[in-house]
Amino acid sequence: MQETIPLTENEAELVKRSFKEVALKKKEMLLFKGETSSHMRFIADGCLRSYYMDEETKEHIIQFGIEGWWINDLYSYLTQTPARQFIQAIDDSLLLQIHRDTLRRLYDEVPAVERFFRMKFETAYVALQDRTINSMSKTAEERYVEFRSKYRDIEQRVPQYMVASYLKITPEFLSAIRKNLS
Amino acid sequence: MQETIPLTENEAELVKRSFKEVALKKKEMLLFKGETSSHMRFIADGCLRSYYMDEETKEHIIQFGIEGWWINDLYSYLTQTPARQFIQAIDDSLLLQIHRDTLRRLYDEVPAVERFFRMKFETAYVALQDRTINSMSKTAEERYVEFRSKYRDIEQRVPQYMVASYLKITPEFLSAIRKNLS
DNA sequence: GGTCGTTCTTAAGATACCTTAAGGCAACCG
DNA sequence: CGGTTGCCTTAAGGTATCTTAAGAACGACC
Repeated sequence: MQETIPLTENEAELVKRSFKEVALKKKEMLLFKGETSSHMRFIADGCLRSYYMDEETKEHIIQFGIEGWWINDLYSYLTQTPARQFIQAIDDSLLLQIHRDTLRRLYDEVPAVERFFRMKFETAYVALQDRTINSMSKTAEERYVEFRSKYRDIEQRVPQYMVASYLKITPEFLSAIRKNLS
Repeated sequence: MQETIPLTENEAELVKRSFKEVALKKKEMLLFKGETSSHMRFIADGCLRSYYMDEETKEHIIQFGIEGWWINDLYSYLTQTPARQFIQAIDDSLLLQIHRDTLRRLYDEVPAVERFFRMKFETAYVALQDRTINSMSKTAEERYVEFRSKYRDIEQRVPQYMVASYLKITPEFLSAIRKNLS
């Protein structure tokens, strides 16, 4: 965080004490649909995914997250309504999380933190828009090629059917694309 | 803005003076691809659209905006790189815009403004995610029905081929869907 | 009041992607 | 060690949506 915004030593200490560690085993759930998300969560180590179910049957992956990313059901967190997403660890993972109320207090005590999160949301918005535009105007093959070049590290850590889900195609079709490419 | 965050009279005055009015005629362009966006823009009156071109030929509408909404190529604004989107008035419109540098100064002078924009981006993110999830997991017909119930006012103000573009389908197919529905 | 651009519709043929079903292979588990 | 489970592939047939091309409707302008 100090890389983005300047903090005094005091402030840095205050920020640090506001976050709590959470460890997760592979396949462990961090958030279930229906629960209300009360924490902003930073991934210190590991790999997770957030997804939702349509008609209670098929999974659609919204986001992967690895070290250095944030992951959450922001809709639930911001509106304090039951989550529509699930969040699950793909590998053993370590998170740093801060409670909503704590963060609110921190906004008042350390304005730089509010700036930090404003900027976080700005870039998150832009990244999401980028992904939206991309996935809507490109073919599945183009999306896969782009995913692969952008997130090679993730591709190697998650099963292929999850990549397919992230790209909004079936595993079968991704398999066909891969065959076609090589 | 005072509806969201409390401002002193002084602050309100300062904020008010920071915004400039811009009037646009129907079909007039507000932002061209390649220009760099330097303003946050609030729609006081009228109707606009932002869109991008793929392979320099087909238009894809990203967003409509009417009174009370904000509209911009945020990617360009935030990264200060050439816009990839166009913004155009659909009807005669009136905007209130604030320059990036002015807004930055305002963030320091009036912290409540920074809070306002943090919250703006939070809700913008959530709304965009909602749209993304929706448009990816629903059929064209479902998307149209939802658009219609959510934005009846917009549907009545823009030509049908723009609605089709927003829904990521061809005008021909939207026509077929409408026939099918009635 | 006619002509002209703009928008919407119709229909035939094409394509991207899905569904279902089956089999293979590697990893784990008793 | 053999069985089970999880993951990936292959292939046949199906569906949603697109492309192209043409014409109809409608308002705008001379």
